Amino acid sequence: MTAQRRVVAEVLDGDHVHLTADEVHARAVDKLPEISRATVYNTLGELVSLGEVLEVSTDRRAKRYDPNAHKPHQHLVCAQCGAIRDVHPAGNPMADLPDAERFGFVVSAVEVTYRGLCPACAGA
Amino acid sequence: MTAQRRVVAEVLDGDHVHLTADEVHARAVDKLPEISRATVYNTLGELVSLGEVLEVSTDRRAKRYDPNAHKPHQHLVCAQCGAIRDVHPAGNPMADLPDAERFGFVVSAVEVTYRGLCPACAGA
DNA sequence: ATCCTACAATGGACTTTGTCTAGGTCAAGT
DNA sequence: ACTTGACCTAGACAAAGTCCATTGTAGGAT
Repeated sequence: MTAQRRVVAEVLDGDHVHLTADEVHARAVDKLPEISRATVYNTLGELVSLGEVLEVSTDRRAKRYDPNAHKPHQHLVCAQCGAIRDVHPAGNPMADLPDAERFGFVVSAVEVTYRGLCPACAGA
Repeated sequence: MTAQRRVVAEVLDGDHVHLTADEVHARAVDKLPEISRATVYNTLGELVSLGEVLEVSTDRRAKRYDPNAHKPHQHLVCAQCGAIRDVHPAGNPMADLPDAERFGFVVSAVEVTYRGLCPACAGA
């Protein structure tokens, strides 16, 4: 545990936090000015490998990092501004995929992304 | 309808086709050597706008284009080799998101991605 | 206390994917 | 034949992420 890693972990803390790597870097720099982009990427990669943080790719833009890895949830994304909310749908989509539709794959996860417009973008 | 657009449409034909823009370009070049990358991108963009082709972003790598736009389906993705299969799960994930979990969003679409290992990668 | 070694961090170059722009070509209409 | 406009082309550009050689650092060995 180095100062750099601690800072990255601190930045990624809280609910409904979905920062891009660059945003994480910008905030980390505020706390530790000499931290480099590569270190932020490395540390985020390690956190993802450890299962402490989830990677979320909702569009072609930058990956986002979600510290809320321990409570299963899905995402609701604004098609216009990119805002993300964590949501907790009912049902179990995993159970909806019959064996006949698995084509021999070992299925280990399912991701559900709801797309639409957030209140601000829908109103405008 | 120009020669270039016809070639792109021809390349994107068939079931379980999920090519990247570059792959589309490579195959288009086989049929029409002078076709440019920009034209492929433009044409794919138009096909997506017309609703003839779906854009699929399963990872941080290139977008893939799915000509099977008229039958609703979801995707099963190999975490290792990136292979994609179309699947047709039961249930309606849209109905699983209660109003209380919509946070005022106007939700218009839902995407489900099953992740796992394909038979080849799981066996190895 | 000093040196060694392993690991981590740094900065910058590089790659990949996609977009943009300036110019060229071609067909249709006048 | 000239103009117009849509389409295409090549290449420059941009964003996001990765890689690599070098530098720094912390802990153990001497």
